[in-house]
Amino acid sequence: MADITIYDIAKEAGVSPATVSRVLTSKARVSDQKRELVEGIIRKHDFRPNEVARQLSRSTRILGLMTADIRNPYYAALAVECEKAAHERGYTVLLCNMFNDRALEDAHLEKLYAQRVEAIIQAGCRVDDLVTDPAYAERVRRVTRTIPFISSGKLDGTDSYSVRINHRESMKLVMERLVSLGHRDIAFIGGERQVQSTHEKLQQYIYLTGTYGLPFREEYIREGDYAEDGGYRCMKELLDTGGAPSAVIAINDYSAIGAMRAAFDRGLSIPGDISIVSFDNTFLAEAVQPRLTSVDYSYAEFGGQLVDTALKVIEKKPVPPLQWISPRLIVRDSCGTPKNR
Amino acid sequence: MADITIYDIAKEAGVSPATVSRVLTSKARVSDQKRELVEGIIRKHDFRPNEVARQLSRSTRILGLMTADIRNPYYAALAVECEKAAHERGYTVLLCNMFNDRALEDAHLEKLYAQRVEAIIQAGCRVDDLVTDPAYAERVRRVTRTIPFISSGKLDGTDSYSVRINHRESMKLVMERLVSLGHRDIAFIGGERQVQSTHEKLQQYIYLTGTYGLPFREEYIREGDYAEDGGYRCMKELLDTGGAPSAVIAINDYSAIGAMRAAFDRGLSIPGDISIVSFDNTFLAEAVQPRLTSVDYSYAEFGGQLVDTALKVIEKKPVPPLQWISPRLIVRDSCGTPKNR
DNA sequence: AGGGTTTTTGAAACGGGTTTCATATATGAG
DNA sequence: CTCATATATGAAACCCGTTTCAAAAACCCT
Repeated sequence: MADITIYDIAKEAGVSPATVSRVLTSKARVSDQKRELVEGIIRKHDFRPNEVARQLSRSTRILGLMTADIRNPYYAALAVECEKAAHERGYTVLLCNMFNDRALEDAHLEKLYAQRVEAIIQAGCRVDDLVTDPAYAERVRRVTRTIPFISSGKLDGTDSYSVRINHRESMKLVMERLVSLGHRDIAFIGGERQVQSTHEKLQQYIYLTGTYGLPFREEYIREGDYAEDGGYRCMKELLDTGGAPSAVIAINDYSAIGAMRAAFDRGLSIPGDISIVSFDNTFLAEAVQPRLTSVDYSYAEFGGQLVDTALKVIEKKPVPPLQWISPRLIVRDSCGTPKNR
Repeated sequence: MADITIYDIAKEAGVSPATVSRVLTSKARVSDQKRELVEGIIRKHDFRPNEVARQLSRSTRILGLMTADIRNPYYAALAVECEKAAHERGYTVLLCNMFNDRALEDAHLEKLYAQRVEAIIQAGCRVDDLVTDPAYAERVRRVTRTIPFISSGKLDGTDSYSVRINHRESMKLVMERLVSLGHRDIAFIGGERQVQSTHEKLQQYIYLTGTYGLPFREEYIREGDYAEDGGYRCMKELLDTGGAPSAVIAINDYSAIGAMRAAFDRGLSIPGDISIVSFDNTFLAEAVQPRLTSVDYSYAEFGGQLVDTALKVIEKKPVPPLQWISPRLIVRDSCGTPKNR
């Protein structure tokens, strides 16, 4: 069990290490006789070739996956699907959490490079960092020149590929639904505005507010933090304004939960007094009471697409630089018709 | 940026590759003059030594972490803390999800071995698999003989180390609390009985029921699935029995949420009509309404302990084969005094 | 049987570092 | 100034596979 190498196997089989290697990789032809002989000895010793040594020759078959925080159910779901897709294709995923910390992100990036991962998949990024932070932009450009880089965001001016959620389409699904239920006073609880998902959803929210001829109210646009606290705070603020909305769109399930709590605190019922919709359709949407109507992105498709794209770029197959993931509205119990209609 | 090696650096500096290596590892002494020279050139080219090559010499500085499912907030929290602790000590964590699939677990185990991880940390395991599944037992024994193995469970008869949650103490904290509030009809919603956390908590539940002189009712012990559905189903069952409990202990926050939903469905209020306590204290406990009273295990301490133990075993320092993580009750809003008191 | 192909196989180079060992140089003591 | 000891450095071996290249063996055809 102690470290046994192909040299040991070769010696015992009376063949050269090259032949053992050929049996292991099963690419080149080896006579049936020797193949069986070698395979027998490999089985006998339960020999596993040292993956590190293989990685030093050929390639590493490792993908780096950078997410904001795996404790966030959205990233957990995505990471799992990426991992599954990669595993199916013989790849290992090296997971890195950035925790919204630029220095840590740098450290991880260096580590991934040093580890010679074949591609980096980055999920979650800010819309304007490439503009506001020149050092960051330079680093991203340098990395993307060296390693195939697949992002869930848009990284203009870099050699990267994007597989993006169609946030505009998502918002449209939600607004359509709410308007068709009769809502006209619809608020939006986003996250930081420089985060892409918030940025694009907000733009679309404003645009559609116009399209549907709904009243536009600046106070209906609130900035949360993608978490429960922010959702709670924003909802409180909304309820404190004169003319509280009849429906609230939350940037993700987690902040929707916060918003719900704020509503309950005021003795409001959902969806009786106020409707709530959210995005991401994590398990949280099913876990709370009432169950949340939420926009789903098919994490299996998303993760699969990210990994597929990575592998295509690695194999230098042609890939469109931008692909889209389509949203789907999952209707549950948190939306109803407005109260005073 | 393309692949540059220590040989390139050595040539440019007019020194031998060995000297460059010494500068990089900074263990052996190098004259200040050459050190600065080499460091300058390294910086100039932004050179990172190939980690794979290093791993082939020395050791890999990788820890394998096997969890059931990273989408479970409990494992996510633990994994993050392990990753932080490892990172601080210069180690990388390779995360594997077992998804309750023995074949997949095997595949991961082989991969980790092939990758020459220096230790394997296993979080979450079944109490009697070592007894009921001889093939599994043999495999675990083989692995533990080869690679330092640190488990959050108990693995008798193997060369492994355990850092364990004190489930009995946890249950005691919960029961103490409920009894002191005046509850006498207390039910327990566990998971599968062969899972260690359920097994030990259940034993303690029964024991303390006796100690406190509470009525013992077989129907008060329900088997859920650690998820929302199981909690929901079990709570329904409990409410359907004549003499529903006044308090329910759920094996984790997630199943507590299901139990809460079942109670709400029946028009019951929490904690007014029925009290609920759970274990794990994940973010879910804070996210729901009412907030859950839950037992916390300090994931930072837990993860740190697991990693510390792994590194000590790697360095062949003495380590107690069994260490305990102490629980702490976090009191929130889901428990009150019983209704008909 | 002879010559040309095709297949099988081994020797050796390679991937990119670390580490040992021996040599060269520097330092210190007497 | 010489000898002993400590320090700095390079050559080469090593880690453990993969892959190239060339030789050897097997096969096919006339």
